[in-house]
Amino acid sequence: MLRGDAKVSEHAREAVHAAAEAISYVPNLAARTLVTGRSDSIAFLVEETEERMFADPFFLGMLRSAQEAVAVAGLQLVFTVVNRPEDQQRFLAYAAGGHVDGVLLLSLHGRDRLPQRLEALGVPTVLSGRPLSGRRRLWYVDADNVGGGRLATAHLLESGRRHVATVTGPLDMCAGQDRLTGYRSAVEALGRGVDESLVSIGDFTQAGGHAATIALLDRRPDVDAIFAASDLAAFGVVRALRETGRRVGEDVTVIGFDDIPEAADQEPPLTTVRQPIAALGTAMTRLLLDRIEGRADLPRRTVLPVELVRRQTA
Amino acid sequence: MLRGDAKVSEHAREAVHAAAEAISYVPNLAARTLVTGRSDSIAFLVEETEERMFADPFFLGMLRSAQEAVAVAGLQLVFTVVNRPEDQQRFLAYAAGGHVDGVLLLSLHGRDRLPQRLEALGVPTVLSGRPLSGRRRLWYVDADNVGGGRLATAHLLESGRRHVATVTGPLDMCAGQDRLTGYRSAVEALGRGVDESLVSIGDFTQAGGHAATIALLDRRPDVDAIFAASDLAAFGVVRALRETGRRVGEDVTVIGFDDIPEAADQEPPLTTVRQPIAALGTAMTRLLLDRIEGRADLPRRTVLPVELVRRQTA
DNA sequence: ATCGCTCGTGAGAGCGCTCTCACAGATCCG
DNA sequence: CGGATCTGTGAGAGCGCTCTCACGAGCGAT
Repeated sequence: MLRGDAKVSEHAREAVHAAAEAISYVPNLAARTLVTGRSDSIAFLVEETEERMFADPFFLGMLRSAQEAVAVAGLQLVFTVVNRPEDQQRFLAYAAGGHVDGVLLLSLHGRDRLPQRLEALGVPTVLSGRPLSGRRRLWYVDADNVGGGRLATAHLLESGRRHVATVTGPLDMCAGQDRLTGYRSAVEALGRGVDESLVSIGDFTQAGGHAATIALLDRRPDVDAIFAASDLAAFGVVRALRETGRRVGEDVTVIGFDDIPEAADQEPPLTTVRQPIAALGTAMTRLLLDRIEGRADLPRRTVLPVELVRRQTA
Repeated sequence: MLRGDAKVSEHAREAVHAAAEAISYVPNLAARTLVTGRSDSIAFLVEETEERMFADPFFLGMLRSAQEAVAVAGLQLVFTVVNRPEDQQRFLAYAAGGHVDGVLLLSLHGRDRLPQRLEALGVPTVLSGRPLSGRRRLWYVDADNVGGGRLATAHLLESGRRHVATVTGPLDMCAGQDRLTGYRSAVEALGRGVDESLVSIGDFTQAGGHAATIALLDRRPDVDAIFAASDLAAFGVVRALRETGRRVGEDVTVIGFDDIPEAADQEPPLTTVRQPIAALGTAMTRLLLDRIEGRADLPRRTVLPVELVRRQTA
């Protein structure tokens, strides 16, 4: 009744509140949860190592905006990073047991069926990034990765570069695949076929970008432009380029993806494809909240636009 | 009974598990919480703006280690950042209502009585950093801030610097005060009084460190060494020094505090006092978990040692 | 004055789990 | 072989809330 129903008279409500105050009464939320089925918490789940979660500003940006959006809705965020299968199992029990009302799932790999299992257990789930499998039945918000890859590659091509390579993300993630698809599409739009020796597999990390570039350069010393599938990878690309005596932005131009805050602080400042990280986090959270409210006519997919921000590396 | 009591026979347990599996039964955790009083969650609460929480690697490091430590104990972390009073109120209701078994509280300011209120409501709380008030009754883990401030200042003094200044942290936080105390103590150990024109108030941030240095230099153009109360502040100090035409590490030597990962990547690499961030987070979490278990003879205060890591700015 | 209506209030069931307690059956002792 | 002890099992209370339902008071209409 402390919930503040409409049906109680004014003075009764006040009396009760005063009394509650006096004995410093605090409602037991577990009891409430038991009957209402609502826990007023949602989970923010990242399927990565702690290392990557905390090294990549993308995840941090998503966490930040999700936390903010959840707070304005008056709920709390349960933050979990799962690496090992037993972590996933434990989380599943926690979520299925009703400790959270829904889950925000980041960085789904390969054919992991976690979202399907969560939904089957009645826990609404919203993904960050288009899933590789089950696209029809899952809910997600994503940036326009194909468009972004195309945008970056086209810019490189149009500026007169002849051997435009790409350092990809992990291919077991849709974002990695899509950005590569964008690259291919831009190259093919010129009527050429894609030269596979120009695509080098990375994993979104700086170290991965570095290694992929070294391998690429070994194979194709003549590359004069590189589209890196993430900013972090681009940092690794730049380092590799320097180490092999190339001038970044001159001998080889570079474009990254994400526009994390560090991109502008680089020397030289990184040209990159900006994806609206905060907007992505907010959109995911709002969608999940709406689903929890049971609102109808919600779109299963939301794709946010990206834009090229020109700085000095291309 | 699915909890796995000792008192049930082997085959009965198996039968039940098989049946549970068959109908995909999932225990309702809210019901369990209602009777046991345990929610298997603990809160990680930061009293800062989102901006600072996500800009300062110290907080991120604490979050990371707390998340890891909580996961190995099989619990979940509720991550909250509170700025406004209503956030605090909302969190209080959430915690007092039994949705968390304890709270890890970071960045307590001034005489905020949140920890006392939490404890009064029966929610065990462990602080990061010695509280300004109620030290006797609160539980906390902290780094040796006084010792660190002394270490840095003494090093500057011993290397022959004549006008050793300090850019402090916020003085409404114990860490800010303590590091300043360490500075004073090192200066006084030489038999001199502290020249107050050499202490400039900052706030642990880069912008604050920059502003404090500009003001300091304006007052005392002759400073030849600065102890900054945080690495982020030290970055601001370095920038201000450069902007005013001084050579860092030569005209003016600089020592920071924290040893965040970025410190080593600076140009030149920052000499700093390392505090064991991961160990701090782990110690807090373990202490809280032990308190929740009701273990006795736990120390109310834990102070971890710091060390000077010499790089190139001093 | 009587009837029917609305509005506010109080009682009580039920959410799904854990834990205690009592009992039935098995085991052991003298 | 009877009684005492032990082990495993089942029944039932109770955790603290929300929600429904029935009832009593107050009101306007007849």
